[in-house]
Amino acid sequence: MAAAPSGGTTQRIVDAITTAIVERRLMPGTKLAEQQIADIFEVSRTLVRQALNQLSRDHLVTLEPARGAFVAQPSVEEARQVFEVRRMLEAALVKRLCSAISDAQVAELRHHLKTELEAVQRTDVTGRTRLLADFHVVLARMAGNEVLAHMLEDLLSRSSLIALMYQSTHSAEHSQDEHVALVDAIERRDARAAVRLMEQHLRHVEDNLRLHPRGSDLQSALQPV
Amino acid sequence: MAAAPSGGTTQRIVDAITTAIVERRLMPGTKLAEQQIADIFEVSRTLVRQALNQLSRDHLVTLEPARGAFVAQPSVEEARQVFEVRRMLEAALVKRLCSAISDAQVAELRHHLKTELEAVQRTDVTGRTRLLADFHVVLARMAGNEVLAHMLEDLLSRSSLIALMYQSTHSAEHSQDEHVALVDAIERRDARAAVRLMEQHLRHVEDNLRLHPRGSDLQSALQPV
DNA sequence: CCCGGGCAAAGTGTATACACTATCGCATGC
DNA sequence: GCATGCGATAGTGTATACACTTTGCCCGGG
Repeated sequence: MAAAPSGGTTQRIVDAITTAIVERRLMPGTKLAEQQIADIFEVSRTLVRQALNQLSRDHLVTLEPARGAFVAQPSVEEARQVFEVRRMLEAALVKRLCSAISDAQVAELRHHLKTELEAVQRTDVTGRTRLLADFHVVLARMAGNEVLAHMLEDLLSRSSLIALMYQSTHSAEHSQDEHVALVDAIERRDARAAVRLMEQHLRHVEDNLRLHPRGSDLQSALQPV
Repeated sequence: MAAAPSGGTTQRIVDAITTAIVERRLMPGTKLAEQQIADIFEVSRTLVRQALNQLSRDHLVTLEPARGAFVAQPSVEEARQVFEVRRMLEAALVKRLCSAISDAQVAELRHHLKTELEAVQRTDVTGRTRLLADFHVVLARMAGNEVLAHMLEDLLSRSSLIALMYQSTHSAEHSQDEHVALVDAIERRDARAAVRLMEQHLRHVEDNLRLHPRGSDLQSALQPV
């Protein structure tokens, strides 16, 4: 085999591992042995290493020198920083959208909201999680700015990992409601309200993460009853 | 040679090529042949390929399948998008700084401005270019947000490449003046003014790029006087 | 019984070999 | 003379080989 679908094969591995992580099929801390992955995809370690390097740039895996690759375990501090940057970027994003969005795009957002709602009502856990995140990607793409969209995609995949690490208590319904309110404001081209709603939404999501190490779990956890 | 300074060696190559591009020792479009680079650094193509992959993720080089790596040539559209995201992020950044910066940090900014000024007066072209860009990195680091800092570093290296491609007519003195005014506003904790100044500054920088393809250069360029 | 050193297996880090693709020169035919 | 196709060469894409580091296990000493 040679230089046929080079980037294609590597990308295939990256995508597979990415979705596996986001869909919680690979838990944080899991070791990703190169040969093992190579066997699964029936390629050489070379391509697996390329994929793992890309994933480490996406902050989905961490590479420990001479020890291997592991599914990332974002720290509390990193989680806070990711959400802070999201608030910065997405607030500016919706502000921009309010002054540039077309009616057709609003309709597209409405359509997305409808799909979200169906997934929530169907209690399709994995689907609704993806759709709720996709909402933010859709917003980014509407700004017609690829650079922005790529950055938000990175932040969103990291957010997914963070959400599953610090088991979010945020109800999907609540998020969905906030998405609806946000689109309402955007449709009115009410930038002020839209920015406020987006900031609130992201703060709600963050606040519902278990980022505060509640009193020494260790002490109570190790005590035999 | 084996698994001694693995990441170290690759990073060394990345850094060397990065600075070479930013300091205009490698012009956009230049081909980066793997074996050639491998010979220079006395390593195998393996490490060079890793480095080139990283650089492509930084958008400093583009990889064309089965054709090789080239120093990136950001399009006009990409340039606009990079600056738009910078305005979003850096406006939010200075706003945040105004409500969180310490006097010691302001002093650090003042010190940086002084260094900038000296480089400008000394007409140290390569040094002043780097320092004027570093100013933005220093701001980012002060927010105490590594995620934000990394993103801005990426945007700034891309901006450097853009600036040298679309030969900026922006005078260094003007940029330096704007940096001073911005720090003045930050010192006063005047968020409103700081945000306005940062947005103006970035727009000035962008406006002074030759992003508008002035009437068919081709026609006039090929006509033999 | 627990701790410390050393050996062996597993796995990563780098180099090299090989397969295939793109490109350029050249000859051939029109 | 110019276009077209073929062959050689340079260079990328992937696989494999080998060196070294880490780690778990076992054994001997305390």
